[in-house]
Amino acid sequence: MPSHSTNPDDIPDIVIGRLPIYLRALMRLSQEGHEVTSSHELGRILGISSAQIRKDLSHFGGFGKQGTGYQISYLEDKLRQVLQVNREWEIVLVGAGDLGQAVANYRGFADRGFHIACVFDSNPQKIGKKSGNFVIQPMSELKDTILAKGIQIAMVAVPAEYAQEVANQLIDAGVKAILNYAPISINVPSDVHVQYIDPVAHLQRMTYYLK
Amino acid sequence: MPSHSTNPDDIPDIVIGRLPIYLRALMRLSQEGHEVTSSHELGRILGISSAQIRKDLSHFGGFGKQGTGYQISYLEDKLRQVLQVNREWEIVLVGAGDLGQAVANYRGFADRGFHIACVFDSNPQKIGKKSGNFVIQPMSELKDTILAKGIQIAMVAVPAEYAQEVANQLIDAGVKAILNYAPISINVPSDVHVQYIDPVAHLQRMTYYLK
DNA sequence: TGGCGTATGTGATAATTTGCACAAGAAAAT
DNA sequence: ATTTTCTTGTGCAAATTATCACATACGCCA
Repeated sequence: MPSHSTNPDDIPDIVIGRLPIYLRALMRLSQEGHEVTSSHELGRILGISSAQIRKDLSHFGGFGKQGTGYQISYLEDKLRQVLQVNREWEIVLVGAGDLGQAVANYRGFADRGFHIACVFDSNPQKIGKKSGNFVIQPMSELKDTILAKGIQIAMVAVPAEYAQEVANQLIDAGVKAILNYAPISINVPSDVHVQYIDPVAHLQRMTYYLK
Repeated sequence: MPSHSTNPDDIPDIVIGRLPIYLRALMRLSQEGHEVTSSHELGRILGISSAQIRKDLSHFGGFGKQGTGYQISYLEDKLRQVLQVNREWEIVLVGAGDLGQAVANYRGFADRGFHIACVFDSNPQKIGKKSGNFVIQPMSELKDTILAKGIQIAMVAVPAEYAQEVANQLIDAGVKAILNYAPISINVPSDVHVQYIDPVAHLQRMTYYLK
C-alpha cells in the first residue's frame, strides 16, 4: 500500500483531542492576567502529566523556552493555528426542537469562533418561524444552502431515529464534520468526522464507580 | 470455568467508557425489533472492531453464546447491572441561566433513568422562581438538600469562573460525580469523578482535519 | 449422528500511548 | 564568570490498549 504519501499527518488523534483542552486552559490563564506558564502548571491545572503536555506540543514545534516555559499568548496563537480555529467557522444546525433551540441559543459557540449560519427542520409548522435569530428553513433547501455557503460543519439535534438520514443528507451536501447531539452512533465515510454529545453516556460512565 | 472478574479496579476506565455506547446501540436494536446480535454487527454499527467488543464484554463475564451471538435483552440487562443504571439516580443541577434551563428541560435524562431532583442558583432574582418543574433554590441550601436526599451526582451549568467554587461546595456536600458543562477543567479529589460537556472542544478537534 | 457454518472468549502479539530521566538552554543571582 | 535554579524537548522504557487467530461451542439440517 504505497499511499502513505497522502498521509502527512502521523499525529495521533488522541493528541489532537487534547489540544482544545490546552487551549481552554491557556485562555483561562491569560484572562486571569498570566503571561507565562509551564508544562508543570498546565499539568497541575488539567490533571495531566507535564511530560505528556510537552510531548504533545512538541509534535508541532518548539513553542516553549527552556528555563522559562511558554509565553501564553504565543502558545495560544500557535494552537489556534494548528487547530485552524484562528478564523470563523460557519455551522449548519439541523433540528429546531427543544434541543435544537437550546443549541441555537448557546452563547459558547459564537464566543469561540463558531457561527451558526442557518437552521433546518423537517416540521412544516416550524418552517419560516424564528428560532432565536434564525429563520427555520425546510430540509429541501439543505443541500443548496450548504453548497452556496460552502459550509463544512454541521450539528445534528434531531430525534435519534432521524439522525442517520439527516447525516446522509449532510454528507451528500459536502459536510465533513458532524457534531451529533442525538444519542445514537451514525455511520459516515472515512473522510467525514463525527463527534458525539451524549450527557447521559457520561453520567452512565460515572455511575459505574459510585457505591 | 470462565474467568470472571469481580474486582472493578482492574477494569480499564476506557472500557467502562465504551459500555454506555454499547448500551445505546443495544437499545436501538431492540427498539427496531431485533432480538439477537453479534459482536460483528455491533462493531459495524459502532465503527469498532468486533474483537474489542468481545474483549470488553468478557471483562464482566460471558454474556454471549457461541454460534449465535448475544441475546439483546439479556446483554442490555447485564450492562445496566454493570453500570448500575438499572435503577433511578437523582441529580442536583447548579446553574439556572440559559444553559442550566436547557439542561433542566432536556428530556433525555429522565428517559434514561436520571432524575433532576433540585436546581440551585446564586442569583437572588432567580431564587423561588420556577425553572420548568423546579423551584430554584439558593446556594445556601445546597449542602443540606444534598445530604438530606443522599444525592451523589451533580451537573454544573454555571459560568466558567464559578465552576471550581461550585464544585468545591458540591464535593463538600458529598457529591461523588460531576458532569461539568462549564468550559473549564476543575480539580477534584481522587474519589470524585468528573466528566465534561464542551461542544466547542469537539468542534475544535474536528476543524484540525478540515481542509 | 455427523458435518457445516457461525460466533464467542481468550491467550498471544502488535500497536499505541504514557512516563521517565536527563542533556542542554535560559535567566537570575552572586 | 560562575553557579544555581528552572524548564524544555526527547530518546528510551514501561504501561496500556487494540488486534489477531484459533480452540471451542452452539444450532441447524440432512
